[in-house]
Amino acid sequence: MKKFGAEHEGDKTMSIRRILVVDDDPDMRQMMTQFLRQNGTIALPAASESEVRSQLEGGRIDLILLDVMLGDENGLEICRKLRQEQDVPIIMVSALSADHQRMEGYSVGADDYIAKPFNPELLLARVKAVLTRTRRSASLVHRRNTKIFVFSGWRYDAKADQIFSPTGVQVALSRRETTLLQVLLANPHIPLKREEIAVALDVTGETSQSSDALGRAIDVLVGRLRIKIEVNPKDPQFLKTERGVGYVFAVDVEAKEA
Amino acid sequence: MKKFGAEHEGDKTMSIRRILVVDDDPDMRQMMTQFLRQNGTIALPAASESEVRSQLEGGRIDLILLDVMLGDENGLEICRKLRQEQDVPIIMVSALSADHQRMEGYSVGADDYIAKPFNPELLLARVKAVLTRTRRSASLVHRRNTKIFVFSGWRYDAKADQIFSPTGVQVALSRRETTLLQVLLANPHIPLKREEIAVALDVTGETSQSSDALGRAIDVLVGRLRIKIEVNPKDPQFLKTERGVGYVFAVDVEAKEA
DNA sequence: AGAGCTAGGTAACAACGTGTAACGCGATGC
DNA sequence: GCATCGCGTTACACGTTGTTACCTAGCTCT
Repeated sequence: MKKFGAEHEGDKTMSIRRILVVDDDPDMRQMMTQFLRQNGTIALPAASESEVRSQLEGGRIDLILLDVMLGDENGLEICRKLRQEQDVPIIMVSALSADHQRMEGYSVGADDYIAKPFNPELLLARVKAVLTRTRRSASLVHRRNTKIFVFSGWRYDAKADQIFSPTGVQVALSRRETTLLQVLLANPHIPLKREEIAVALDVTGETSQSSDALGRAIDVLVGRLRIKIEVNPKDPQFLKTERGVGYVFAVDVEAKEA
Repeated sequence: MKKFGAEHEGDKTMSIRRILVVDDDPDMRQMMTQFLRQNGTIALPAASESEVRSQLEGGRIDLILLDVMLGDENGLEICRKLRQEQDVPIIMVSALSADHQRMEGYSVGADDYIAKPFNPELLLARVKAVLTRTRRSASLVHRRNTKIFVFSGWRYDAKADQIFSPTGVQVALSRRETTLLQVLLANPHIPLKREEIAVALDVTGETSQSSDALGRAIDVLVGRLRIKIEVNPKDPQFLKTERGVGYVFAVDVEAKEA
């Protein structure tokens, strides 16, 4: 009788967003992703159209920050193509004010655009505005086309919600474990803070309201998942610890269709 | 270690599909709704545009099966209007092949159409196809619409997932109980068979594969929900038993916006 | 290098949630 | 009226999940 609802997909889950930062300048990417992550979102870097596409295949993306200048690729064109194929929210980023006119005239279909260099707060405001406006899939749980994830011999069928080991043995995961795995699979190589994971799983660490908050629930959960999917839980190969940060899924994940 | 996934709310809730069957012929409605329910969906009957609208107001609708001939109303026209207002997937049903041409020529915006009389399996295939194709817009509709259900003094906030008794006391429901309540609230006055409920909740009654199948899980669950929401569980006012059939939520449910 | 501190691993525990089995009762049918 | 069936209900067994406590690995500072 402790569970008082309000923990499926309240406004909390809303706040965890997966943003694809597309820029060919490494420094710029770094700066933007870091800033976005500090503000409670999951930011994924991409440098080219092909990277964008593989990210879109691989996991849920809530918003794309797309630079107009992408080396020899054309951001505007990419934007238009993406928009025709699926309706991911897109914010264009450009250094030239001339681009703005082109964007408005051209029907590239961006949700917003912002001039570089920009005030970080402004960026955040725009991002929030677009995300709020286009509040689509809120739950971090894939709602994408992706049906099957493959990593290092393992196979996770998101649709049937079944996971098989490299030897073909089905492994039983609890609900929490499954959700955790989904979060990890959606963010390979990206260190996730405990808090991020907690938000995604909608765990609030019970009495956690003030300072330190957030008990060891995540740690325990990670441990339990490790026991099930790691050959040697003591020396994890996939679900690695990022000391002082959180956890990373340190393996390439291939996302297939059904 | 018995639970082999494939039963998590995330995807399961997704799989509860609410289909609005619009036809002015009672027999036809009956036949279609019954068939759809037997196949794991929640089918709601409607005979006129006004009924369609009240259903759309009242709850999440994933798909509309709309007959072209609706007495003195024009199904095509209704389809076009609905499409302009919101993007609910619509499958048109017509008895006249001439209608097909009109549909194609006319931009009514239906997702598909099917000729009457039709093979039930074909109907199901079309329904599934459209639902799969428009998965995202379905969830969008869900979010946009109904947020709060009110019945007989009770108040259920679907978004926050909280339920309050007439005296304003919050009642804690377990996940299953919550899902059951959602199913019931979405189908007021409609007797639901155990099997339907089981499908919606994704309970398969464990070893239930052969003959009788489906244990008493639903009964027990109903009992537990009654204890929490009925004043006198022995003499239920909302969650009534339909002997030999299943259960009904025998109270008017008002669906409000947030 | 060693003391001390901190973060993370993990075992044990407790509180639930939830399906199953069993018993009993009231309704239905002959 | 008796047998049967459907349903309500309780007791129980098990899995899940958060919490606590204790321990160890790693880092820091001197």
